[in-house]
Amino acid sequence: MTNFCKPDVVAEMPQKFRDIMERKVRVRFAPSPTGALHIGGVRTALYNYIFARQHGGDMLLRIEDTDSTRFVPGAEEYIIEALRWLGIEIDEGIGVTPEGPCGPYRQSERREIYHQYVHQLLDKGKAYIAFDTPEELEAKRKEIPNFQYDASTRMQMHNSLTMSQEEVSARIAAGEQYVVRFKVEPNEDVHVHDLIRGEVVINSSILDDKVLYKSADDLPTYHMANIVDDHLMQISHVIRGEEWLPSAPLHVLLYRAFGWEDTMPEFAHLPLLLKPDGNGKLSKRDGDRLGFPVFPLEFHNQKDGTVSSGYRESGYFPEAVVNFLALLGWHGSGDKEMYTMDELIQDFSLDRVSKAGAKFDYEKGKWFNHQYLQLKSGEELYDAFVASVPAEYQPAVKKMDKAVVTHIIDLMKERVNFVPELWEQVNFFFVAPTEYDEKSVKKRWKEESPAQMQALYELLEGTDDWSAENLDQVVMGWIAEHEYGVGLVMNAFRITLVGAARGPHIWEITNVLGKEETLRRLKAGIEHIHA
RNA sequence: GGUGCUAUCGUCUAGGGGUCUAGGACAACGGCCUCUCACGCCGUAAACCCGGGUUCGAAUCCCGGUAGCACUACCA
Repeated sequence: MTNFCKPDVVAEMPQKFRDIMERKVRVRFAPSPTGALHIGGVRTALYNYIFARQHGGDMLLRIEDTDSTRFVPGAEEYIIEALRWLGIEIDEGIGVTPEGPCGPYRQSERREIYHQYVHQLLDKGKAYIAFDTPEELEAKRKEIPNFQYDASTRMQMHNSLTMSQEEVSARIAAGEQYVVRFKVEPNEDVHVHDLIRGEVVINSSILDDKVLYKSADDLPTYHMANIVDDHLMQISHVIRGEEWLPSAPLHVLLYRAFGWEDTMPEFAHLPLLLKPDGNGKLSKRDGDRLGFPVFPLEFHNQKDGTVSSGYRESGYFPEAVVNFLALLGWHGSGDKEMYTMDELIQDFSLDRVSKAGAKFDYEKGKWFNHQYLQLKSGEELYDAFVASVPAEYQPAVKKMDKAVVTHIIDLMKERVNFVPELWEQVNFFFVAPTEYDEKSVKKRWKEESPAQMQALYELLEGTDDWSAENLDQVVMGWIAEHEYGVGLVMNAFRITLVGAARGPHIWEITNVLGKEETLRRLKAGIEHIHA
């Protein structure tokens, strides 16, 4: 088997093998375990996955935990579970056993690897060691407006460029903390080819000498780790959020400094997910404020004690979330909106990804869930429905014949967006009304209603054929005979059975309730409803 | 402030010089259906940021402006 993780070996191979290998699509999703996975991150993962599948490539999961101070326990497990729930399969890396040939896939476990490359850059003179403390940097920023650590200022700072080698060695030997900075050569136009945006050019002078490595925790920063890992893991396409676009030129410079420009991955920067109202990036606060989840799964943050709601717990189907997210920033060539994962893999294309940010349209998300709900049978929905019923009513639901319950679900699912909304619509099938909706009563329960309902009671009591057809014939005949108003009678009847003027066709209700219960509710209604 | 990205109905978007009196979907509104509430169906309203070019012709190409967003950390 080919070892993708030994680029030097790859370089030695005959060209024809290299061509074959270079065609292998390998993408990665590389989240940071700093909390629940944001919905925008989920979309990034989804696009990566779809792209990988479409090209018969590999989808890797790498954990970017190079900031030891921001680590949140449980975040990694959360990410794995969320991706699994959504049907985003990982081929290599974290969450896969065995993880794969390019491991470890957790950056905090790759220290030795980074050491090697940090030294390589230092030896080549592409990076240097800096001792400036955070306080000193802070002071400099105050002193000089728009201070930037770069070619114009680095010679005024405490670093290996301004000190003798002896002093540098002495400071390190004394245990002084330092960072390694990338030495950006000024005044050079850096071109980044982006699959979504085309050519982006920026001048290297606006880039600062980015910190690549910090001795304090013996870890590289994102920029360094990202380039080294993508290279070693033979990543062919980097598909990530637009917030990375400004640092993409820096990444190109890093590939160049390492001498890896020939095998540099292709870049595709995805538009951001924006707040539904106002402006700005979608945040957890927006979800809390507007009442919708911003995370796939519920998350209990052990670090700050917060609980974040999730799509799964809110009653969303994973296929609805996938479909919804896929269309936020991407559109097929026609008017088609319902896409299964397989269809997305079939039709997806990076050049149909929008360039502009997309405001998060939560209402559309609900609609998608509604569509997927209609596609499922009462049978399929049964377990989820029972689980969504409040504990005190579960016995009543479980007592009922499953076939009847699934029939009720089939009957009522079309009027809700989520399974958890179902109970509110169907509870009267299981529990007799104890109170009667005031508005319905006011509108539909008239002076003559008690007498009519009493007569209806007697009529039904004497009817044995309880089929919908027969009841309809008998009751409608009786109404016609007495010249009652159909609406008046039927609505009053409905109120006694449901407790309000709502619900499915009345014979569907009597059918489920049966004669005995129907009569019981009718009688209770006559006694308790007062206009 | 600097740099970059972006710009079509309220929202997601189709559109890539003439087929655009700009299409679809969500939401809104109206109607139909009907014993009710929904669902569904039908319909209405609703947009090319502004200004210059290029061209016989621009939503589409170019330039400028404006606006929004992102980045500008020893965070990713």
